[in-house]
Amino acid sequence: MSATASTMAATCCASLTEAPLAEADAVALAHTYAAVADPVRLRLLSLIAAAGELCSCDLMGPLGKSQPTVSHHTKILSDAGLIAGDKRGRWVHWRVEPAQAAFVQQILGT
Amino acid sequence: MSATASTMAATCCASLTEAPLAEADAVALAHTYAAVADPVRLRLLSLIAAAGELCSCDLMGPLGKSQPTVSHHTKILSDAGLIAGDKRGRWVHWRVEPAQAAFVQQILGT
DNA sequence: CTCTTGCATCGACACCTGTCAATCTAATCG
DNA sequence: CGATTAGATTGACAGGTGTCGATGCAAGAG
Repeated sequence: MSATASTMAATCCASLTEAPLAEADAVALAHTYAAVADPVRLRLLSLIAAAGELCSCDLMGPLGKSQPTVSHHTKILSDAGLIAGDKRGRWVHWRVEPAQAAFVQQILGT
Repeated sequence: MSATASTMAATCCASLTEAPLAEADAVALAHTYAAVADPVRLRLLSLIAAAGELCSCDLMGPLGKSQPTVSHHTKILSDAGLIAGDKRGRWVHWRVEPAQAAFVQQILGT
């Protein structure tokens, strides 16, 4: 998984030419925040966090988005390591990635 | 706009049709996170937070970006309320918005 | 005053992103 | 088996975003 808020830059003595936040870490952090920089994904996260577990079919309605669009967003959140889906039978059950639960709650302002 | 207070008031118990996070709030949150979803802006924030106060001219070098680009990013962070610049003489001195200091530290993972 | 300088704005460009219709895949049901 | 269904993938399109060069503008420097 990529560097999230928990993985910090441990740069000791950076001159003014270098930011305390290294370029690579900045890219990783930006990638994580980009994942939650979308209203649909925030509400999607909120729905999953509140319900504990939801399948994609239960997301289309509340979000008011088409199936491909929901799939697109779940993939982005999944790639960011914020949610994880396990396929049971015909449905994919999405849940908040336990390791990122605190981060997600923080993000949602809870 | 979209369905907000009017449609929400109709139903008593927000079923799955409504997210715990309202549409308007989601948009606002997303806008804030979008402001920090860029490597350049994260390092810019990092530089200002570390130095306490910096002028735009001191940012171009470390960031490796042109003057218009730096101005572009400072404006976005400023609009998001994360930094504030006061013009003293010929320079604009940027500092982290005091009210958002904790949030910024959180964002930078400090 | 004129010249210089720090910064904002504009215009243009390439790239990324959110969205949906159509299609494909895999798993269940009859 | 074929029919159905949940979900992923593809293709296409509109709109957003990061970047820089050129220009504008206000405020010190001379």
